[in-house]
Amino acid sequence: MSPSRSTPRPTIIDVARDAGVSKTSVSRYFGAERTLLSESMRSRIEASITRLEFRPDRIASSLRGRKTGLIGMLVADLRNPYTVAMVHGAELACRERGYALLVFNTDNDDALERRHLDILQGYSIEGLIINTRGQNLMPLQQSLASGLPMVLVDRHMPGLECDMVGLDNAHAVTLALSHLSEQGFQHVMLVTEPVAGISSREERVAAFDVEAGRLGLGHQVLELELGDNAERLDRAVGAWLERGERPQALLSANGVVTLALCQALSRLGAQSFERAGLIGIDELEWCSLVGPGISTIAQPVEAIGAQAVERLWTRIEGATDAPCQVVLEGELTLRGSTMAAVRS
Amino acid sequence: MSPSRSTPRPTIIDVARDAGVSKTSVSRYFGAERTLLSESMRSRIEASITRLEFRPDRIASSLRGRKTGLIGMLVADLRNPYTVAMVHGAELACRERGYALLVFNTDNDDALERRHLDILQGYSIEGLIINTRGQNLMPLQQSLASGLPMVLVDRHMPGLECDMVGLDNAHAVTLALSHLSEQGFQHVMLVTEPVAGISSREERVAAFDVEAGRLGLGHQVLELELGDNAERLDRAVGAWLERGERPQALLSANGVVTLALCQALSRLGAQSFERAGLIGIDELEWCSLVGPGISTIAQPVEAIGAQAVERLWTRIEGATDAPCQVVLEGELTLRGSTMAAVRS
DNA sequence: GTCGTTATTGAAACCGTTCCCATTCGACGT
DNA sequence: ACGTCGAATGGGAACGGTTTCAATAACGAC
Repeated sequence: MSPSRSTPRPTIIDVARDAGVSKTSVSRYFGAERTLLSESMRSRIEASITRLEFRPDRIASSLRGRKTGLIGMLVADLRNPYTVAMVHGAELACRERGYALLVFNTDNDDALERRHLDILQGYSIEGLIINTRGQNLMPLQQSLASGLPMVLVDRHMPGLECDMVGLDNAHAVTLALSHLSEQGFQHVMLVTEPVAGISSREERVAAFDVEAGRLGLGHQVLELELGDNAERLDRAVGAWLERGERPQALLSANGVVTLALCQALSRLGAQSFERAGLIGIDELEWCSLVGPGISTIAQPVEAIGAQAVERLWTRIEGATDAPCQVVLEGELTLRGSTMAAVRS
Repeated sequence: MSPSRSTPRPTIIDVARDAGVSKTSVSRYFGAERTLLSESMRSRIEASITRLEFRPDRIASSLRGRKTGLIGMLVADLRNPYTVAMVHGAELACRERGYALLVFNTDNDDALERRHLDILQGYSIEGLIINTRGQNLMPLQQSLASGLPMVLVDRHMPGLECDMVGLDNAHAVTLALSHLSEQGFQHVMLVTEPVAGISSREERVAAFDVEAGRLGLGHQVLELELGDNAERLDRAVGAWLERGERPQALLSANGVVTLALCQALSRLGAQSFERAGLIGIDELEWCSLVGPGISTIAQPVEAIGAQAVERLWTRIEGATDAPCQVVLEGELTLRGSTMAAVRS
């Protein structure tokens, strides 16, 4: 019935027998105690290992003492390019440190998040990277309390005191607004998904209000659920365009919004890109292709993922200092969508 | 030194003691033998489990007998949207079947692929999904021979006789070409990354030649490495445009090429999209935004990922029939870039 | 020649769970 | 009353490693 693997792969005991030594010595061949082994013993073991093609079973070895080498990652939306880039950065860093990434996608489903969390615990992960909405505070708090190293990405959650890695939101917004101001735009609108207590969105909105005020720009915030109700976005953006407070520009709070905005502008007519400037947080591969080219503030996404693993690693190694925040700066890329505002 | 988890999480023995039963019975509480337990026993165990917040250790349970519940996935390029969507589909299917996905990104590095393969073996994965260039045939053959269920995605590798899931390439190309023909295009060029023995690319090129011939279209193939030498692409596409064999259209062999082509056309001048039609295999979120909107043949990417897991699952369950090929059909989305070829 | 020390090595316990097998007990057939 | 059987339960080996601790060998020092 079962596929019956031809040769049940060799164990440490097979190697020991083949080399004529004890399994303890073979075990020592890997790991730190290796230095204890004599030269002759080491070479005999090595020979047997290559002859039998032995690979230690990480699962078995994790049972007693040694660690699993697994790091869990909980993301809300794998299809978001931001998420993907972060996962990629994290994976790279894991590779560097000898860990493997166990990625779970919650698809923004809170119940699923809880379930995934359970599963991850079941695999005895050594650390956890979290990038979700954070509606499941309690189980996370428990994990944290039980000593599981954790790091938040992009946003922090009140009540969950652990390391956090993310963008310097105030700096990013300031970068965008001062660029717009320099280019002569006088009225700006920030478009964001519902803030809903998500810290990174809060920070962007707050910085927007402060900085736009400081620069003397007319400003307002459009907060909108980006489900499949494209109509409402069209109406809102259309109305704002009609107000005719030129020169005007849109600031998109993240990549998902930028996509939605471009679609809306495109639906509102080909000349929409000439009626308003546009700059978005998050760099996307197609930004240079749409309209006059969309200016962006690129998040250092890969670095964020990598830093998350790095934070985790220091915790795993035993660091117990107070939770720290790693804040990385975005980078401005200029394109046609924010060029000098002749759009009068 | 170490973070010293406050309470070392409860084991099956703790539960047994708490409930006043044997650990065997607790073990039975999970798993198939559960039906053996009497009603009273079951409820007592359940009470203890919830009281102690016990979660079975999957790692330990995999050691003796039961499976790890891990499925490995080797992808060449995580940043490719095609890959991401596939991973997402696979992850969904895994969730359905109670598996967890261990994703490794090789970044098109063959040495890395070998290393990752080793690591995956170390975790005793129950199945392996492969989407890489396939330069590492030997280790893969060994894994397959040792009984590890495997499934290839997007392409097959000669010499590796296992299940495969992918696009119906001939159908996709036919769909694109007959659409172009209907719209009045008479000269077509297929742009592809180097074929290099990759089966899906071979099939697309072959189908292109056959079908374009059958439809009586002037046709040629441009095979180009898409590194950072954008110049060469610009020159090649530019030269083709200059030939002036109108009405003409480009067929992009996949999403990465589509992006490169759009960038090239954009560099060649804003009116390029009016001088040639364009249709690409792979649907991308920005296709409706660029130029007149790019027509595409969407691959059923999520379904491909899901089917891959499904194939694996039947193998894990013991199916031993001959390797099978699952071929899924693409879907045409019409946009401005291929609308009636007045481009004379 | 005896003793202490250090450098190697191995035996056995252990990690948390599953599985094989033995045991108990009541019901049932004769 | 006795043997048989099935259902329910528990005891202990096993899984493939790591780790603790004891044992042995080699080597100077006294």
